[in-house]
Amino acid sequence: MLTHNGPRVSFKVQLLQAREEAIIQSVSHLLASKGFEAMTVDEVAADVGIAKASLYKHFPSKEDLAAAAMASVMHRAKAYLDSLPPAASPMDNLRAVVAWTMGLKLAGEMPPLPSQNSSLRAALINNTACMNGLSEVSDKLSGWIEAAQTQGSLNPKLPAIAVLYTLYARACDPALEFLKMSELHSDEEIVSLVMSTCFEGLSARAT
Amino acid sequence: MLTHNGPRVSFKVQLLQAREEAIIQSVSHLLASKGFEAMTVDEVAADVGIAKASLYKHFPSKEDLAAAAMASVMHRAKAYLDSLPPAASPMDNLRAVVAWTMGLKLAGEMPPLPSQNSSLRAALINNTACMNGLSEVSDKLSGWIEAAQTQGSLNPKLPAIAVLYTLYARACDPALEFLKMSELHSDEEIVSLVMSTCFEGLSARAT
DNA sequence: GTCTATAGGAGGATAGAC
DNA sequence: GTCTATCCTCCTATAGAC
Repeated sequence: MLTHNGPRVSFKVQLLQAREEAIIQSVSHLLASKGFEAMTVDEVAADVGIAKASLYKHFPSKEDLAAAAMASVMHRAKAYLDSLPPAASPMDNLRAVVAWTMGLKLAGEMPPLPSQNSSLRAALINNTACMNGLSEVSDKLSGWIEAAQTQGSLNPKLPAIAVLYTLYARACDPALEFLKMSELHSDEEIVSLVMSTCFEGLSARAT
Repeated sequence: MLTHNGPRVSFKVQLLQAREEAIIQSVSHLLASKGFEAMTVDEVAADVGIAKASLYKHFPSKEDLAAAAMASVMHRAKAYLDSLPPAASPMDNLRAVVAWTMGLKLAGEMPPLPSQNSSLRAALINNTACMNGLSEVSDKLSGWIEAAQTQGSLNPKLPAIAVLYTLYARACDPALEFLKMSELHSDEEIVSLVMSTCFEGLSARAT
């Protein structure tokens, strides 16, 4: 596993970084489609096009492979948050990031969270890149949540932490998979539907 | 695996049925806490207190074990639906069943759905008890959904199938686990919070 | 760092006695 | 039907040559 050491990067190192990116991409897709336990290192190696032993030169274990994929998602999420216009309202930003994560999941690029206690959980918690990314994303989201609540666009009766967890949960909402499997709606329609149930709720609203 | 053949049941058969109930209960808890892939047949046998080979006399495979647990949940769900007062409004019934499934999940008795394509999916689909239970539950829920929409308590703009899937998704909502892990709220408060976000949504409502 | 080949072990399923 | 003991496949991880 390589780390970035300053601006000067040799051509050789760039090749290695590109390879690791390819590995992480394969891991992300396989994780999203099969889950951590069902994904095998042989599959990853075959998908990347290298030998399994070569994989273990880059990442010391299967758990580290998954952790790298999660860290990559966190990095992309942080970049997306930072790309949102500062002038936009907190509520618009929250809606934007939820829609973005749903699109990622529908595209098969969102690794599932380790809901159960497993060896993966420990690996994720011990991965500093993963945890730092999570902290940064959570901090930014929490700021928007509280701002949206004080300005009255987000239900102020809900604890901010509950709102944060609800937003995270939408990134791995099974409803997305159900609707995609039914093949009744396009990805855009699915995102729109789940956005509506998430923010407006199921109950009818007074017009 | 035993089937019920008429009203006359010998004492011996009752013992076997009780044992199978114990097996299913162990499987349900282990499934809920670890997931299908991470659960091992050795663990199930140890939890029930019998040898692994004995398990295979009751259920021919690990997939069948999980399918029996799912069928059991479906059966319990159907019984709960039938226990609801017929005079209650469709919307009240929908709220009640969602709260009931959340309580089940928080109690660690709700096996997770096989979101990814796996050997488990095929086993569940081939299990008639599981699929019949799912159909019955879905039919009853769909009826309430359409009734609630025509009477204006449920958002009529949402496709009924999307509402149905959303309700099912709440039974395995990761937000429940997140909130439980945070240990900031009691189980009742968690159910209340997620019920609110599910039906009322995150956005503030006009009072 | 990449490969082939293999060690090591976990776990699903079965044999055969009782 | 229950047990002990075992088979056998699959999978993570590593050894060692290039």
